[in-house]
Amino acid sequence: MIIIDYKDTRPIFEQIVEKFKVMIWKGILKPGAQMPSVRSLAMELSLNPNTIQKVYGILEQQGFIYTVKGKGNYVADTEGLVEVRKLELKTEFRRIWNEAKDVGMTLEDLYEYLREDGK
Amino acid sequence: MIIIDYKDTRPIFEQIVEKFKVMIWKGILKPGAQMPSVRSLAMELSLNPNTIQKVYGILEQQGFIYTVKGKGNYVADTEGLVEVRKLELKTEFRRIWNEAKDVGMTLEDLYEYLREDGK
Amino acid sequence: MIIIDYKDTRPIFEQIVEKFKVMIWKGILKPGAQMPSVRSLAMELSLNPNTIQKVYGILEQQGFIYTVKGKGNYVADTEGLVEVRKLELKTEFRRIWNEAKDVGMTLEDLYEYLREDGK
Amino acid sequence: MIIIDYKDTRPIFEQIVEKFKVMIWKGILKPGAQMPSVRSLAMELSLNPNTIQKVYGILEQQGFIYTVKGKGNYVADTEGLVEVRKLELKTEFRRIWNEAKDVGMTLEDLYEYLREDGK
DNA sequence: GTGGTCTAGACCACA
DNA sequence: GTGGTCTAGACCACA
Repeated sequence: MIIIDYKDTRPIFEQIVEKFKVMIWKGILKPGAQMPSVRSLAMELSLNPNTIQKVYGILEQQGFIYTVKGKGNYVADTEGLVEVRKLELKTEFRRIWNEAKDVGMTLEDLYEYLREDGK
Repeated sequence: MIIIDYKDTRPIFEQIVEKFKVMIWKGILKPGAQMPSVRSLAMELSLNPNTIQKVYGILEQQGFIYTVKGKGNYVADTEGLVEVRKLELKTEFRRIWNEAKDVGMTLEDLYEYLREDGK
Repeated sequence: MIIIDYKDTRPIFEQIVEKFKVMIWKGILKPGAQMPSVRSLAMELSLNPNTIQKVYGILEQQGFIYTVKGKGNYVADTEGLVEVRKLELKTEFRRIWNEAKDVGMTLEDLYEYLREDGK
Repeated sequence: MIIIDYKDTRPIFEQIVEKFKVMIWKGILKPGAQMPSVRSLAMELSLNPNTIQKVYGILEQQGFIYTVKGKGNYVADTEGLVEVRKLELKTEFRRIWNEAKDVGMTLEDLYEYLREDGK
C-alpha cells in the first residue's frame, strides 16, 4: 500500500505523511476508517515504530486523523481541510511563478506545459 | 545586501545560495563582477568563513560564479543557465500541480489566479 | 581498504573520492551496498568526520552514491555514469595528446605503446 | 603573446609556465633567445611580479631557461628534454588508459577519437 | 590580500 | 546509531 523510495532525498517520515495525505484527499481512505496500527505498519515497512509514531503525530496535528486512546487512529473529516489546502497550494504557485517570470516564462508557456499531463 | 532569516527552516548556506542566484538571474550582479571575498562576507553576516566557502563552492559548481585562486570569485556568464532554470521551475510546477489536481483545482482556476498578478 | 598517500599533492578528500569511484567502476562496491558510515570511516582513516562528509557529498552529487537520512549512504546504480566517465577520459586523452604532438609523438607510437600492455 | 584565461581553474602561474613550455617545444622561442624581463612581463599581463618570478623559477628548475645574474633569463638548449618529456607523457597515457579499459574503452575507439583532430 | 583544506568539536534531525 | 550544519581556528598556496 505504501512504498518507500530510498533514493528520494526527503526523509522517510515525510514521504509517508505525503502518501497518507494523498490517499485521504483522493478518498481512498474515507473519514472514520481505521488507520493501520503503529506497530503493524512499522513491521510491514521494516521501519522503526518511532518513525510511524511521528507520521501519525503530524497527520493528527494537521487534522487528517484523530487518535482514540487505547483503540487506534482514525481518518478525520476533511471537509474544511480542502479549502485550506487549496490556499496553501496557491501560495506555492505564486512563489514559483514570481521566479518563473524573472527568467522569461509566460503564463501561456506554463498553461501549455501543464496541459500536456498525460506524458 | 543579504539578510538571513533565522526563522527560516532551511540551512543558512542554502538561503544565501538562493539569494545570490536571484541576484544573478535578475542582473543585479552582472557577469564579470567580483563577488565579496569569503572572509569579508563572513564578517558582514557574522558567519564562519567555512559557511561562505560552501556557498561559493555550490555556486561555482552550478556555474553561477568562477574562482580565480588568490584573486577572488567572479560572476559567470549565465546564458545557458536560464534554460536549466526554466526546467527546474517546470519540475516544481508539475509537482505542485499534481497535488493541486487531487484537491480539485482546475487549470483554468490556476491560470486566472496567476493572471491577477497585481494582488 | 583505503590508503591515503600523504606524499600525494592532491588533497585528502580528492584521493578518497577517486578511490571510491574506482571501486564502484570496477564493481568492487556494488549498487545498493552500504557505504561505511561517515564517523566509522573517519575513525578508521584518522580523519575528521567533516572530511568524509565532503567526500560523500561529492560522490552523491556526482551520482555515485545516495543518502538516506538517519540510515546511511548507499552505492547508486551506475548505468548512465559510464558514458559520462568515457567522455571525461577522452577529454584527458585529448589534452595530453595535444602536448604529445608538440614533442613529435605520432599516433602510431602511442598505439604501439599502449598495445604492449603486459609491461 | 601570452593570454591568461581567468576562467581556467588552474592557477595563473601554471598557465604561464605551460604556455612558455609549449613555445619552447615548438621552437617559437629558440635556444639562447632572451626571455622578457620579469617586470616588463608582469606589467604587460597586469600581474604581480612575484607571479612571474615564480614562473621563471619553475622553468629554470626544469631546465627550460637559465638565468644570467644582472642580465636576464635565456632559453636553454632543450635537446635532452624532449626525450624526458616523451616519457612523462607516456606515463600519463598509461595511467589514463588503465582507467579507460575499466569502463570498456578499446584501443581502436581511442585511435579513432584522437585521429579526428581537426575538429 | 585572496581562496582551499583540514581539525576539533558542538548541536540538530532522523531512524 | 545515522547524516547535516555550523563555529572557531590553524595552515597552506597563490597573487
